Amino acid sequence: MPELPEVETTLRGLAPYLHAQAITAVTVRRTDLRQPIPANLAKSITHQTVSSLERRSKYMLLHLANRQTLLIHLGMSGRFTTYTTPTPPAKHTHVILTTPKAELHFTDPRRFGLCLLIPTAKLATHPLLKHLGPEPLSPAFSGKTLHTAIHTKKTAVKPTLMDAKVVVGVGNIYASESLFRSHIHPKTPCSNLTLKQCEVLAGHIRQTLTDAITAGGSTLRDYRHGDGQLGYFQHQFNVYGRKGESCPTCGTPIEHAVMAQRSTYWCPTCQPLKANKKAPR
DNA sequence: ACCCCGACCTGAGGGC
DNA sequence: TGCCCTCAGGTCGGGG
Repeated sequence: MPELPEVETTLRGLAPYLHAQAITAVTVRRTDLRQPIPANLAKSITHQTVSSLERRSKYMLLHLANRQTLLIHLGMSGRFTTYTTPTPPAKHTHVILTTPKAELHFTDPRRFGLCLLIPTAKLATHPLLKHLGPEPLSPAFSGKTLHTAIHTKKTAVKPTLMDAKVVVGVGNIYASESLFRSHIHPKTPCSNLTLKQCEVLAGHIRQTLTDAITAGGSTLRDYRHGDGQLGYFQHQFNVYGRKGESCPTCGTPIEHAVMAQRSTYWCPTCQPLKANKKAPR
C-alpha cells in the first residue's frame, strides 16, 4: 500500500498525537509480522516519551526518550488509525499505542510490516537501514548521483528505480509515474540514459513524490489517513492502473507489462523506446 | 558481484 | 451464492 508519500503522510498525521507525548499503554495482539515483534516491546516503551518522529525510506522512526527507537514499516497493507476515544481493535490490528491524546491502532492484514525496537545509536548500522541509498527529497539525490549509480547497469530503468540502494522510497506506482513525466520508456537500459536524462528523471521523481505528499498520498483499496481522510493523488495518476485508457497527453492507449514481477504502465508515444544508445559526448 | 525469482500473507474482485 | 483464480502499493534471501 504505502510508498514514500503515504508513509510521510501517515507520519505527519501521527505527529500531533505522539510528539512529546508519553506512551501510557501498549497492547500487542499478534507478534508474527515480517519479523517478530519483540516480546519485551510493551514493557520497554510503556511510560516512555516520544521525543521526535522521523521518516527514513519507508520506515517510520519514533525516537523515545530512553534512547530507543520504535521502527515501524507498513509493508504492503499496513496503516495507522487514530481514535480519540477507546475503540475495539479491528481484525488485523496488531499493536495499539495509547497516549494521553489518542489510541493509535497499527493494522496490517498481510503482515508484511514491521514493528521493532532498536537502540537509537545503532540505527545507522542496523541491517535494515545501513544499505539504504539517498532520500529522493534530499540534496543527496540528484541527476548526477542517479547517473553515477546506474549508468553501468544494463537492466531496465523501471525496476532499478525501485532498488533502495539507488534511491529509497520509489515504489511501483511512482516509478511508472516519474518515468511518464520524464518521457522515458520503463524498459530503457540504464546504461542508455544520458546524464541529461538522469537529471530530468531525478527532477520528476522529486516532483512526483512532492505532489503526492501535497495531495495527502494516494488512496488505493482501503488506505486512508489516521483520521480516516482519504488521499487524493490517485486521481492524478497519468498511467498507473490505466491500461488501455487514453494517455492524458496524446490520447494513445496506455500500455502495460509485468517487469520484475511488478505491473508497469507507460505511453508508447510519449515514452518511445530508443533502440540505440546515444553517442557519448 | 550482480540479477532475478520465489516467498512471505490476506483480501478483493472477476469469471464461471 | 459460492468457488476458484488472479492480483495487490514491499522487501529479503537464495540460487543462477
